[in-house]
Amino acid sequence: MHCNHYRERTMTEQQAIDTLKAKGICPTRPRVAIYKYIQEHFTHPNVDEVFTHLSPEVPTLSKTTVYNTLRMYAEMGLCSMLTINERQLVFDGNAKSHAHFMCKVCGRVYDVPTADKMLEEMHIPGHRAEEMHLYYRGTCQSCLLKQERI
Amino acid sequence: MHCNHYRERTMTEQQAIDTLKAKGICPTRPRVAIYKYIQEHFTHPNVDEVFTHLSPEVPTLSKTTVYNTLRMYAEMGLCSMLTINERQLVFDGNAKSHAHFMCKVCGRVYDVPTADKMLEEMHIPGHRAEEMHLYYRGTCQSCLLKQERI
DNA sequence: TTAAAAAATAGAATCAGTACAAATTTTTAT
DNA sequence: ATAAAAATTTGTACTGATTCTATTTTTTAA
Repeated sequence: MHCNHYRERTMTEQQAIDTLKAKGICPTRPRVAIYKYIQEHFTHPNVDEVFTHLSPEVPTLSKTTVYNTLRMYAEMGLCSMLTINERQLVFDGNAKSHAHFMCKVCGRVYDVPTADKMLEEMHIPGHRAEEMHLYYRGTCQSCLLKQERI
Repeated sequence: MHCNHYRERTMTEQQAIDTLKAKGICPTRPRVAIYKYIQEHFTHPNVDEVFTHLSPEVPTLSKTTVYNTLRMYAEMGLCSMLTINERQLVFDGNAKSHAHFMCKVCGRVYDVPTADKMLEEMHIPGHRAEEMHLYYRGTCQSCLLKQERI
């Protein structure tokens, strides 16, 4: 599985607990595991991926908890919830607004560095915007290369 | 139902037929009706809305046809398919890339005028981007006013 | 330690979207 | 025109992501 390596990082159990506490979230076992997972894996996982990877470690985990927890994190600014994939929600441990690219061939979602300032400066006359998402779709470098080889 | 009035316009049957023909699409009854509908209604309808509104006029219409036709139009650049609403796809007769705002309270989707140039200039190093979507979510002017009154 | 509150769980229900085969319509060739 | 072929449409069945609900478990506070 491809990752955006430059953004990978490890996070200790304690760091996860501290962050949750700082936000007033009770750091239960499922919550800590889920938070740690999305901070360590920048593959833009969907609920199923998070659930499957954490099941061995948290055997009683349920998919509903993953849904509820990730949605809560997104609402509280601990992660972002993307609708770039028309079939399912995917999540990004980086809550800061940045652009994403989805490959229509392989389905992978990539982070795209953007000039945040440029985006933040846009505003919507009349309405109160609370979040912003910039999505690109197309064919990723890896799939482009595969096509050339054929 | 609120509309983006400034963008409303009527389209004759013949205009719809001509546009479809120009794209090499056989202008069947359902296709013409669907195309005409999305060109005349800038409410960012979902499949169900299109189906419901056209059913009286095209009694044999099926929802599958609406799905297939709108997806085809989106792929051929005759409309755009938005994933701004996490629950369902919505469509915009305006295929030109522009920003959208969704109100989390009432669910309405608004067009947002943007400097297209600014958006077009962004590019993704390595990948080949084919489409771009800029989404905002928050509370719309109309819902903000309602909240103030309470 | 016990009652109340909060969180998590399991499984059922929902619902948007798709697959598919049959039926219909349209086109083509004679 | 007419029959055959191709394209389109339709309805049903299905899939799979997400949500709902009732129950159980865990945590908290007295």
